[in-house]
Amino acid sequence: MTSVRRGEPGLSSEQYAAIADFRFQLRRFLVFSEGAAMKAGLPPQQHQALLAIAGHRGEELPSVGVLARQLLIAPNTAAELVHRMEQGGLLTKTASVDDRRRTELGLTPKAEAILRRLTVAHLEELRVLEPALVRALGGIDRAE
Amino acid sequence: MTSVRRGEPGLSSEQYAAIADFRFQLRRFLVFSEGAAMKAGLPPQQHQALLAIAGHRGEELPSVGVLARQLLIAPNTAAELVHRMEQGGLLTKTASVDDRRRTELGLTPKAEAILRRLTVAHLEELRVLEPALVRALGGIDRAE
DNA sequence: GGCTTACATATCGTAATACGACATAATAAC
DNA sequence: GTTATTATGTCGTATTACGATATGTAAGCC
Repeated sequence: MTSVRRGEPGLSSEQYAAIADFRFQLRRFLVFSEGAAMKAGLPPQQHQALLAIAGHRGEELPSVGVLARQLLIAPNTAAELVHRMEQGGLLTKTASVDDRRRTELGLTPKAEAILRRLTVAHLEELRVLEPALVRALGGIDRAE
Repeated sequence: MTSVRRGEPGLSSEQYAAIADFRFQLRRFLVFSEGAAMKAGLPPQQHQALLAIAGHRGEELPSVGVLARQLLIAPNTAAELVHRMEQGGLLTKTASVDDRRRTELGLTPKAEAILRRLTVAHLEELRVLEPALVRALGGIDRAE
């Protein structure tokens, strides 16, 4: 399947360290992000959903399925997520006129306000973490 | 509370899209990684633990606490994770001679073999995903 | 030395959520 | 028109991270 049949690839301890460091930097960012979302009163995945909807490129509003593909989750999981968010007053659901199977999603003013604050915080934090992230990513190649 | 009282920061739809794209690329990598771990018979977090232990820089073997700090999880969570991994024949636990509160962690040959395969697969996949990741990360600054 | 405080690990109950399996409604294909 | 496909929704289950708490070990201090 791959070329890893004979002759162990022989990964050095340095390579493991480089990859481990990359994952560590990734976790730093994700832990920050999850903490920021929680402090703003949102489960992390709801924050991601807001971002995906606000960042959606295209004319029409995104649907549940679009959200699922953007978040890389199963469609039924997205439906559940959307339901919780509607209950929380973050999303509006509207049946599409073109295709009445589809549900179009929109952000409420409340959601927009929360997302704006969270995004500002993320941009600040990324200014700090991005260099380490890029360095760690490059370190993987350098250790090869 | 924050400095977002007057003068809304005014985030553009382009900025949201850029950040959303970065998170999408991140998810692509994480979904790949989780899937690869599962296919190898490991819960994703156990893969991360193996990597953190193998990539640990330093003379002594890492302890449960070291692992917790590397994975950014609570110490008790790390203890549970380590317990499950020991049951699965992936880790050896040895009481430290210096400080008998500490438990030193080592990889079993089985774990080393799995980690090696997973790491090869990750290096391959990173070769594909890294450019998009770096581009998306840069896109955040460019959209500012 | 004893006594108190801090630390490392472990245990247990709880909560959150993603998924598989399934159901329903609407559209598309032929 | 009948069948297949698509979009969304519902329900039960399983996994795991955490808080609260417990135990053993070490360190500080008088």
